[in-house]
Amino acid sequence: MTTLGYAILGLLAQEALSGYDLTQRMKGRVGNFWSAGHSQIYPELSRLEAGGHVTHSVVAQQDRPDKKVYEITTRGLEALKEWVTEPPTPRAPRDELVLKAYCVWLADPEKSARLFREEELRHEDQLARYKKTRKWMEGEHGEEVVRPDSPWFAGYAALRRGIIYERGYAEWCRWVADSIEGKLDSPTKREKKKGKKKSA
Amino acid sequence: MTTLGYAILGLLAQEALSGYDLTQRMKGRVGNFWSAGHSQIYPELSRLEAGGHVTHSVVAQQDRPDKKVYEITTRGLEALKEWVTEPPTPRAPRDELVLKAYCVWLADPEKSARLFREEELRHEDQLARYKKTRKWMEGEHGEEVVRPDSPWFAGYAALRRGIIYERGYAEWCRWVADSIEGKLDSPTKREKKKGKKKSA
DNA sequence: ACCCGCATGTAAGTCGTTACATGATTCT
DNA sequence: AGAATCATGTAACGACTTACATGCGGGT
Repeated sequence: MTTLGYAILGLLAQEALSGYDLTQRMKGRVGNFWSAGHSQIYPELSRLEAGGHVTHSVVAQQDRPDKKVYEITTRGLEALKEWVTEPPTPRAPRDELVLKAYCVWLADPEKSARLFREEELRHEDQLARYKKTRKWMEGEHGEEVVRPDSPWFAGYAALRRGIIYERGYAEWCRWVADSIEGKLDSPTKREKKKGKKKSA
Repeated sequence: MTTLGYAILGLLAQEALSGYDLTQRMKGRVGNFWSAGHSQIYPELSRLEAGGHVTHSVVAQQDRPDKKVYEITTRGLEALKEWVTEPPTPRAPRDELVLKAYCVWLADPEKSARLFREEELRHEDQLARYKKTRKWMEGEHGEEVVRPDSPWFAGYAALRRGIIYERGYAEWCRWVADSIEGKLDSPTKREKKKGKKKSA
């Protein structure tokens, strides 16, 4: 089984969905840490069905095309439960911007400062969106959000990862941009002053 | 040109290296945000040479097999400089552990708490290693580290991203594990108490 | 008439991992 | 003699992206 397969099972464990629905989910909430296009999802659903992890039933609609609604099977649920607590194989995260940072000494300071400034904004925007969702979750589902056996807790936990990630990313971009623009104290200077610090 | 191509050019911009050397670099410092095996590197070097971005010369060694040492060309350096300040195409980060967190409501609390506890340690270990490197860099290359046109600054910047990333990751793992073990206040409780807070 | 959203698929191509394959030299 | 490090490649496979392909129904 592939990770994508478990991602799909994880969604179907909460509710029955069509391939199209799954594609939408992969662009939204879940897509923030695992995304996939429909061209990957449809074949994967076939494989999952062949393995007995899901079943589908055709649902007719009057004002829209028919759809295949997929449900998770007992076997699928068992496989998913086992997978959840197994340690993931550690994979080095790939980040193109960090790679660019690694080469930034070659570049024009103005252009590179602008780049990191823009990225800072992008991640602060995403952070703001996440925070809004968190507020909403805490308001609408305050009780479920703290119960580890609730799907709301799980979604809340994933959301918190997003918040921490984006906060850290924005902070780093800001530091890089500030450094290029010469707005920060050097570590050696800091040691001598021991005053209030601007950087993390 | 692929991102891997630029990663290689980025390394060659600092010093001439063989395919083998590049492979070692991709496991070490650079490998923390962009990794590749030798089976990817050798063909990519051929492509870079075909495109006129690098050249190689065979260097004979007495106590070891001969090697091909690659140098970046003017053309390669220009391409690299252009690439550095171009905004990267935003790609959703893929994280299997977050996906597992999203399904954690199905799992046995003891097992899942253990999983997140272990991951917390892994990331704290990595964080400690990064911090040690940072200390060393600040001590040995304190002057270069603050100059945006120095390769040391670039390496230092990449390192700082690693530190922020691992710190955030460990913090999140700790929060998830604590939550599963019921060690934390809920957001609703927090609102009523307004006392000292345990969570971020 | 045309575009958009719903709905489902296939095909081609790229990127990356794992495995296969070879050969020199040094250390134990 | 065998293992480890240095050194360079190819082949097979799997995962992911982008493009191709089709069809209905509703809105402008």
